[in-house]
Amino acid sequence: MTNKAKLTKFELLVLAIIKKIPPGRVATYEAVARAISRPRAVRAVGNALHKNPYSPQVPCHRVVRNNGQLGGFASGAKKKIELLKKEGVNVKNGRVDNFNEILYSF
DNA sequence: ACGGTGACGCTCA
DNA sequence: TTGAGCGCCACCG
Repeated sequence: MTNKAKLTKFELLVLAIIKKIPPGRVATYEAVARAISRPRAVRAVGNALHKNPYSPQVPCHRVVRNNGQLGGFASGAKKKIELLKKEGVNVKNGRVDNFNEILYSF
């Protein structure tokens, strides 16, 4: 990734973790936070993704809420749903279907 | 340095 | 079950 963006270690860490999420699977903000040893920084994780300069490189659309809801998306929640469906992740009413089954653990 | 903000999570009513 | 409030951490102006 030829990036010039000066992201903090926290952001880089978050992005790196999310990049590990395989297609057809989803992870929660909480899981990512725990992966970086900051289980309470779930909000900070979301903040990092919100500003995330990489789009297709980092599958941020595969990161959903702990509740199974999509949460939000800078490019539009609708787009996020479409992307997930293309990968095999079906979404019903802004909620991930079979969330517990496709949930990915780091 | 300080205060406000946000792609969250949990508890309470 | 749904809605509102509080707490948590990191980033930005």
